Amino acid sequence: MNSGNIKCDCEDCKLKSLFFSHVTVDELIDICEIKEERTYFKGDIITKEGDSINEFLYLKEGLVKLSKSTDEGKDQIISFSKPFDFVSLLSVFSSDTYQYSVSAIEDSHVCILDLNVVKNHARQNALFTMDLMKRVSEATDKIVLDNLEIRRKHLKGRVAHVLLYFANYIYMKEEFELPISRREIAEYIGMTTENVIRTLSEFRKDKIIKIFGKYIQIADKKRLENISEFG
Amino acid sequence: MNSGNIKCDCEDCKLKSLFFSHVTVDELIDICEIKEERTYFKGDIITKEGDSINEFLYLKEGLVKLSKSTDEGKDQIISFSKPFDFVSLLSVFSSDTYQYSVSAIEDSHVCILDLNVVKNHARQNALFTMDLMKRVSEATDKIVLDNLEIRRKHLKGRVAHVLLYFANYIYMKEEFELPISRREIAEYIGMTTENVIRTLSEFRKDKIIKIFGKYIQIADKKRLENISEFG
DNA sequence: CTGAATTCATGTCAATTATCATGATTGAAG
DNA sequence: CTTCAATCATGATAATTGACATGAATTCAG
Repeated sequence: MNSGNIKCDCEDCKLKSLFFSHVTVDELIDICEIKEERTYFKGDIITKEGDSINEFLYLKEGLVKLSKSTDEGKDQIISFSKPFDFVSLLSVFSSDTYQYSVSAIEDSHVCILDLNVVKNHARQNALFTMDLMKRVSEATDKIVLDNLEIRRKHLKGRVAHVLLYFANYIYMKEEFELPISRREIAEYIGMTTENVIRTLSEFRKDKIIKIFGKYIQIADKKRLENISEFG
Repeated sequence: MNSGNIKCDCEDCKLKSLFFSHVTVDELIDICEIKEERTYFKGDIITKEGDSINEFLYLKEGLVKLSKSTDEGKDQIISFSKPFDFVSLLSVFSSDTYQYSVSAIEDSHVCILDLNVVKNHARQNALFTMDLMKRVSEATDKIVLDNLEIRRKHLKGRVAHVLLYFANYIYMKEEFELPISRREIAEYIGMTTENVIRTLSEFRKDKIIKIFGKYIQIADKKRLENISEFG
């Protein structure tokens, strides 16, 4: 095997700097040789809660949701993640099995590394491990803070919060195609589907947003922000 | 300075195995030489959100709450922690400032290390860093899972959940002195103080618990568990 | 010890949200 | 293209929770 021949496009990966800034070229080649890239389509399950963890994965492109099923079969959505703020699962280093499910809510490209190989490098390269910890820490901080924010709002404020979340944080646009159903919004903010639909309709009647199916256009952002903060 | 003379009782610390299982004796001495131990009394603030982080701390004894203030000055309680599941703050490695406040809800002993010294060791000792990451990961997993559980319950179920939490997880007893006020229970489960009080009264009237001020005695655990799960 | 402040407690009423019912629309599978 | 299922939508009603009021009990500083 001639190292000059190794095809390893990780070197060009946009995420390289984040995850591998403290990894040597040799290590990078070692890790990348065994990497696998998979494409998941909207709706596909990427990892399932309860399954055993033996891969380390990160999102190269797309959008995913983290969720958990209750005993009665209902889902609770924990958070949404896009590339750069999704670092495998929070529990890769603390549990043998996935605590949550991850599914694609937009077509997504996922890069998959063997967990043992990553762990071996983590054991030998403290700076890499610290990078990893920092990323995991940031991701969980975000989840906890977002949850607190949602928790202190009422129905309307929560729905406004979700719309602004997608507008400001995911799409950086005032108009976008909602990647999730009304039911999923409900599962995320902890309200019923009917009330989410009703609230969106109200916003439409009040000319705060325009709705064409899943396509949303924010018409009066100031008011939406106001509702998110005080409503 | 004679190393034989260094008084370092970290060697006997119950938490040593958790945080320093992969630390050499020399490193341990280095870290412990600059350690400081502080006692906080019930109600004392240990760290305050917004303050800059320059210490690494862990709880040797006692009970603390993590909380965050809203703009209107109301508090939201994120979680409670006892020794072994409180590893400094979740954000020590991801942020310069504390995202949450930590305060003692029982008299507590806290061990304080210089963050830079700990970080230095983390940079050089990958196994230590992995231990740390595992601990942080476990702590945040617990917070997220607990929050999901509370979120899917109604008032009564939430109050029952809190009572069972203290009985099963904190005190391992069916009777205990509640370390927090009714208002704090409300801040934790996201309901109003009045409704927490009312619910406790109801439980008392239904002979599920006995109440003497802050002293709680669980009289019918089966029913309380039932309410926690389905109510 | 004492007055002030906070916590605990309970009742009433209003606001918020869930549940149920029903139908239109959309999307996927054969 | 058609059929079935899921999603979206709206209304009516019930259940849940919050807000306000008021007073007792407890805690705490001086």
